[in-house]
Amino acid sequence: MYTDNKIISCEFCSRCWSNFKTLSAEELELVNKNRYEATFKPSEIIIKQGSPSSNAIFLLSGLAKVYMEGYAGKNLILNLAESKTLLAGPGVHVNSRYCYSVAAITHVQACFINFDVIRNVISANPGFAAGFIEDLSDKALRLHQKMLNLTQKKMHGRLAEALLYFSDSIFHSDEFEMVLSRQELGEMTNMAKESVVRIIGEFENENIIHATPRSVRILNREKLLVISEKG
Amino acid sequence: MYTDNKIISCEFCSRCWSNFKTLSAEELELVNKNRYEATFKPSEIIIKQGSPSSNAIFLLSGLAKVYMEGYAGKNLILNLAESKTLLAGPGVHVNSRYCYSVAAITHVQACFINFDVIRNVISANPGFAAGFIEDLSDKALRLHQKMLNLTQKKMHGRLAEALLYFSDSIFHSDEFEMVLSRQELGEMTNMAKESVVRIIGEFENENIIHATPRSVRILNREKLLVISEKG
DNA sequence: TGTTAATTATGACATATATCACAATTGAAT
DNA sequence: ATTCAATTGTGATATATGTCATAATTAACA
Repeated sequence: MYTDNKIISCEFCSRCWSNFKTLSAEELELVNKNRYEATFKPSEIIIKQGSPSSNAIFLLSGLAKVYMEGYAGKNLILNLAESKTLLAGPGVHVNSRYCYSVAAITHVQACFINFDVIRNVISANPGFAAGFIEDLSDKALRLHQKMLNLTQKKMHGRLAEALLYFSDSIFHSDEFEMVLSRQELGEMTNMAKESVVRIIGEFENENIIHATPRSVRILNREKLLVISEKG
Repeated sequence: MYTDNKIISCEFCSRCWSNFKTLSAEELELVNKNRYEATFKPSEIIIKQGSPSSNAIFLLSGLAKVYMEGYAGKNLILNLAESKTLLAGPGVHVNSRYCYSVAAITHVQACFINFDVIRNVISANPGFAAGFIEDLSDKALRLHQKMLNLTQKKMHGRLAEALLYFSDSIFHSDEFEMVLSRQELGEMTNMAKESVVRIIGEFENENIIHATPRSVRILNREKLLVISEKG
């Protein structure tokens, strides 16, 4: 069960991007006049890689997966996105194309704001610009880290890290719903789905986790952390 | 033989970051008053990953390698940097730490500008801020691309791509000096140095390139492109 | 110019990981 | 409940790639 709770005005909205707090009442009103809400059902595509990026998209509720479509139809899931997230991608400021795709995992509510408006506000409000730079930088920093992880760790480490990512960054609990299929877990950790299945099995045998197809409980966080760090 | 040609003033300097063109005379003077030049010999470290990032660093001349220090002493070379490049890394705006290291390959001349000054100018000049965002975005976009390359291509494709990177982006010629060792080429393409040697040998046998330890000539660009794209 | 250290090169082998084929299970839709 | 499609799970095998040992070059330098 979900309720969409259509937003009345940006002024009273607590589910958008935290950087909007830097805006004046007039700037916020400008944004508010130029925004459009949309909802997406699970598996629906919110952003399509390669398409023209005219809008900044903010997740208001729900979960989505951010992924790159690579060679020979192979995807690479970069991260999950939840509410208060700006989705746009660096391509916006370079070639006006989205450089990744985003698909809804749960029911998703999103707010579309034309990028001309965002650019206006960036020019007019240095605090907002700084926040924007910080957001870009934060994402780039995580990407640098992910790069190291994917290239230097082996499968066990990469999978352990993914499980800790769900636990720590998304669900904030040692027990959580596994919203990705084994196939998708593979796309996130750059391994074949069969390898995902096998290693999850090993983790279970060693009493590190308890897993069903749609849920995970972390039983031995210390061990999982060591595996994640030792590679 | 090189000459350092110490810069007299930013106002007349053509070797710095193109985004400085957006600055007014006064802003440029502020920058000029707060800058420090330094030179580095080959293999000297210009930026050390993890150290506090108080300065933006601009390459005025020479070549440097940008790399992350990963697990178990294994490096990952992200790219080469030449003149007109801003070196700082996204960490600057997040945790005030450099997230990568930079080491001189040739003799390097660099300009250090305190980040407080840069931040001042970002706040005061929307055009500069926009240019800054564009620079950050451009780098993030390349990183996204590199991520796909490293995770989805196999060795031949990754090495072919690296050779094309040198030819197209750095030396603008089919024949160029190989400034990296086989070991470093491996750090750039995420493969063992022995594999680099072997595959360079294969490329030579197929008359795709002619290579010596310190030089490369591309003989069959079409074939190299196909290998790079087909993975 | 000879001597050492570093790099490049080569072959044998080990191992991580993907692929393929197929069985078991689950979930959705009649 | 029954059927179908999708996902999960398992074993056998193939392949890409790393590791180790060691030789051949090349570069550094006293």
